[in-house]
Amino acid sequence: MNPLHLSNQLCFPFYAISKEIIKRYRPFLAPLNLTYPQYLVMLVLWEEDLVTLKSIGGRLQLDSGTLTPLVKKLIQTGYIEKTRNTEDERQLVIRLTERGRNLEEEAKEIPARINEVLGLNKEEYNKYKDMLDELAGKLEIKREDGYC
Amino acid sequence: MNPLHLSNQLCFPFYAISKEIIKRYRPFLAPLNLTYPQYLVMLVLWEEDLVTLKSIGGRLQLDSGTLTPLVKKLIQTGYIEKTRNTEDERQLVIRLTERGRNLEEEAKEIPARINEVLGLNKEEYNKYKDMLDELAGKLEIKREDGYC
DNA sequence: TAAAATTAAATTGTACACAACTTAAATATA
DNA sequence: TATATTTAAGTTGTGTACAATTTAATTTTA
Repeated sequence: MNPLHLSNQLCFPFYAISKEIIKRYRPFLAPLNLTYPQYLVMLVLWEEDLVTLKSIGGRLQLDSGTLTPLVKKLIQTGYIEKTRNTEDERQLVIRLTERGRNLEEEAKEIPARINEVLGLNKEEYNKYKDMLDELAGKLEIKREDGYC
Repeated sequence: MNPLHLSNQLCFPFYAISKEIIKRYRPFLAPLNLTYPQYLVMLVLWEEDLVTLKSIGGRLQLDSGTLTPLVKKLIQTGYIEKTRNTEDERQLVIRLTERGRNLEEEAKEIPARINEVLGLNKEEYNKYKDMLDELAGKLEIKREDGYC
């Protein structure tokens, strides 16, 4: 067994599957003018409006170098607004616009569509999901609110 | 159960875990002047020297838009060379340089080091690996030579 | 409380990813 | 065999990722 053989790598399938799934999101996200990372930010905001950039970064594992331009794009698209926390002017507070809030209704069907495209039944979905959550736990992926 | 909740997404853990593992490769790859995608190209070449760009792309799921600049970088670093296939001038043939071949010896220890950093025992490693290969199969991730 | 340390965003620079398109070579077909 | 089609790389443009640094606000501490 050659450890340097591509087929013996653990990371490569993560890398390949991640890219593949993101590609399959595109047909559903493009009509909403969203990329996959932008969609993730919107998921966070639909769960909890009025969050700091830092908090979004904590949940999605993205730093300000990635989020600053991404947030700028979402503001241009018209889905979010930014203000500063008056208590602590260092903090950027992100909130949904009316359009951003309304978008949730349109996005509601995406998870079901993606499951169709992936062709996994509920059992398979749960099996993979549980294993991923377990591994994320083992890797101690830092998260703010128990998300992984 | 809210399907739009971040914790109910199947793709997000793939995306997060993939990024996390790649980050953990960095301390081992940086001394070799390699990024993770560059390392993947070297893995392909250590398995089989003299391969076309197309073939590398098939195995790694990367297109010419990604590989052309990446190959340029590896040439600058001195690990590979490119020539054209005289039978078919469209095809770029990539080969290792002496330095690129010698690098394999240095890289041999990386998989073991990564396993240490990930903190997974052989059982866990195999469990995750099998499941990933299974899912890659279900998603019909196109590969050229049975790699996934 | 003034200086030092910490923190949150923003900025800079490098390196992917990939869609869409272009170019040139090879193959297929009318 | 000339034209059409296909194919492999390369190019262009947009959008992440992230390390490293900078800036400004807040907190700690001497």
